[in-house]
Amino acid sequence: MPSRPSLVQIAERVGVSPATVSRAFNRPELLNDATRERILATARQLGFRPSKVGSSLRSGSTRTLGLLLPTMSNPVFAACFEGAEERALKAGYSVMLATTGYDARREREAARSLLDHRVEGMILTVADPARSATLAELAASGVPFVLAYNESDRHPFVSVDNFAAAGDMVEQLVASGHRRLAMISGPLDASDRASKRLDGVLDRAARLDLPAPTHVSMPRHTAADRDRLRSLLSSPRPPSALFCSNDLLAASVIAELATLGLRVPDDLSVCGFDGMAFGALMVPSLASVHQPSSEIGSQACHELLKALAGGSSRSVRLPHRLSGGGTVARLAVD
Amino acid sequence: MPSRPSLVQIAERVGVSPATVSRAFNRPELLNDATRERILATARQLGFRPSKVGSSLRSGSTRTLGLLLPTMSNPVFAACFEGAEERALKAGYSVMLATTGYDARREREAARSLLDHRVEGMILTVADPARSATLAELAASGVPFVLAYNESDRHPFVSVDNFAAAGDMVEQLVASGHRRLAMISGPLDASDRASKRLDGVLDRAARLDLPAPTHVSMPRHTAADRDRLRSLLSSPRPPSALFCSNDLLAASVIAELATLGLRVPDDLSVCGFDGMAFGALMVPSLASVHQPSSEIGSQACHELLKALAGGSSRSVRLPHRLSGGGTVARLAVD
DNA sequence: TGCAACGATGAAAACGTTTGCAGTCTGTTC
DNA sequence: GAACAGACTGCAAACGTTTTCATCGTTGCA
Repeated sequence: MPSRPSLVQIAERVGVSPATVSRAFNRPELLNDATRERILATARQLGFRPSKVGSSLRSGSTRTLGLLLPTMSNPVFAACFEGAEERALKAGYSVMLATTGYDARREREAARSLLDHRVEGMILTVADPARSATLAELAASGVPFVLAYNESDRHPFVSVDNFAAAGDMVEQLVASGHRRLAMISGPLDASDRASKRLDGVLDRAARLDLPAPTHVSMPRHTAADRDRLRSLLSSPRPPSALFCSNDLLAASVIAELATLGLRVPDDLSVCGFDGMAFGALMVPSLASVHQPSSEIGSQACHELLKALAGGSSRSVRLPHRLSGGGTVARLAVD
Repeated sequence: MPSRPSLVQIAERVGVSPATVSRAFNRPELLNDATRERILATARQLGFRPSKVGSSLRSGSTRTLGLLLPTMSNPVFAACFEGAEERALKAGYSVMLATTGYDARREREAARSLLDHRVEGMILTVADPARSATLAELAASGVPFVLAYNESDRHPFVSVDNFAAAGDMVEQLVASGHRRLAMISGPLDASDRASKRLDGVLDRAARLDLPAPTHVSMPRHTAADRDRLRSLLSSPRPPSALFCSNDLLAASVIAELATLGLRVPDDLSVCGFDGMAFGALMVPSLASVHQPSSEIGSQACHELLKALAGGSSRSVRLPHRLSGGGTVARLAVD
C-alpha cells in the first residue's frame, strides 16, 4: 500500500513541473492535449488525486460548509440536512455535520471545531438566537452563517412563520369543533420555535374567544411524560385537542394516551407541528403543520452561498401548510 | 471584520517565535507559565484559533473521518451516524458526512470527495459489498474503512446477523400461529441486507415446514406499491403475516393496507426489521427485529479507530433482538 | 527580416502549521 | 570556578498545493 503520491511525484514521473500537473486538474484547457493526457494517465495509474488540504491552504478556501443541528434522530433535521447537502454539492461544496443534542456546551464546542476546520460558512439551528453564545462567537468570527428553523431580527434565517402557523392550526381545530385546547411542548428555553408556536396558539385562541389554552411543558422535546399528561387530562374541564409543538412529541403523546386507554381521535384529538414524512404513514395519519424541511435546508444553503459569492443573505420565510390528518376528530357542535 | 489572524501574527504581536505559539496550544507544559498566558490572552483577544488546514498539512493528519450512508431520512442511518459521531468526537475526530441516496454514481463521487479531503478513515454502507466499485477504489486507496450494516468476508464490518435475525422473526411469527408468510422488500440488488433477510426467511420457513413464503419486491426501499400489495393479497391463499425488510417499508405497508380497508393486526399481521425508535410509538407498536443502530455506528467507529491507531479492524456482529409489537396478531391454531 | 502575439511550460513564493535541533540562560554540583 | 543539567525558546525546513511572472519557441503579419 503506497502512501498517497503527491502532485510533485506525479510531476517527476511525467517529467513536467508541479505547476503543469496542477493545471492538468484545474485549468486543463491551458495545456497541450498530449501533456494533459500523459499527466492524467499517470495520475490515474498511481491513484493520485490532488489533496484538498494542500489546495485549501494555498488558495485559502476549503470549499466546505458547516452544519450544526440539534439531532439527526428528528427527521425534520435529517431532511434539512439532506436539502442543504444536495444544494451544497451542486455548488461544489462539501459538508461537515455536527450535532448538538440540544446542549449549549456541545453546541459551542462543535461550532469552534467547525471554525477550526475553516468551514467557509455555517448553517445552524440554535436554542434561542437572542441568547446564544455560539451565535455571538460565530458573528464575531466573521464567518457567514444562516439560521435554519430559528427566527431572528439580527441574523439571516430560513424558517416558516411559527407564530402564524401555530395560529392557523388553532383555527383548523376550531373549524373541527374544538374549543378547549392544550399546547404541549418540550422545555421552552431550549427552543424558540416552541415558544413562538405557543405564543401563536394563545394569540389566536384569544382572538377567537376560546378559553385560554393550557400549556404543559414536558421534560424532553420529543417524549411525553406520562404523569404530566394524566394530570392535564384529569383537570376539571379537560381539553378535547392536544396541540404538540412537534411531530415526534405528538407521536409520543398518542402512544402514551394509548397506554392510558385513550384512543385518538375517538377519545381525544392530537396534532403536531413539522409535517414529518412519517406522520403520513401513521394510522390514523398525524394532523400537523407542515414545514418544508428539505427546502429549509436547501434555501438556507442557497442564502449562505449567496453570501459566499460576495452578496448577502436575506431572511426567508417559507410557506407552511396544514396537513389534515386522522388524529383530529370532527366534533359535533356543542 | 478582520481576516482571521495566523499563528505568525500572534507570534509577532506577543514577541515570540511561531514555534512558541504553536506550543502554547499543543504542548503547553513546555512553556513558561507567563509566556503561555501572554500568548493565550492575545490569541483570545484577537480571536485566534490554530487552523486545522495548516496543521493537517504539516502533520499529515486531518483528524477527520468520512461517513458515507444511503440517506438520513431513514432513522436507522441517522442513529448510526449519531453513534459514530459521538465515538469520533470522543477520540478527537471530526466527521464529514455524505449521503448516496442509494445511488452508485453518487456513492462513488462522494467517496472520492471524502478521500480528496483526506479523511483518515471511512465508515460506509454500500448496496452490495461484493460488487461495489466504490469499495474496490477505497481498498486500493489504502484508507482504512469499516462497513456498517453490510456483511462481507473480505472487509471488516459491523452489523447484526441478518440471516439469523430474519429467521428468528419467522420463528416468532410461527409461535403466534402464522404459517403463510410473505416477505416484502425493496429492490434486492440495491441491498444485500434485504437479500440476506429474505434468505433467512426462506431458510427458516423450510426448516419449520411452512409453505414457501412469497416474496414481493417493491420499486422503492421504503414505500409500498399499492398494486403489488393488492395482487399479493388477492392470491388464492394469501399470507396472514407480512414481513417487511425494513421498518419504514412496514409502516408504509400498514398505511397502504389501511387505505385498502384492511386493519393491522385484526385483518393482517405486519412486522418490520430495524427496530427504529419510532416503531415503538406507533399504535399499535410495530413488531420488528431490533438492530442496535447507534451501537453499529459507534462500534464501526471504534473498529476504525483501532485501525488508525495501528491495529486492525475486526468484523463484529452485534446481537439483534425481537421486539414484539401490536402489529402481529396471535392467531388461534388452525 | 523583424516584431508582436500567442501557446505552452517552468521557477519560485506563499499559504499556516509542526518539530528536530540547536541555542541561551539559570542554577547546581564538585 | 568549571562543567553540566535543565528549562525555555528560536531557527528553519517541510507538508501539497496554486499562481504570478518569466521564459522559450512558433506563428502571423507588415
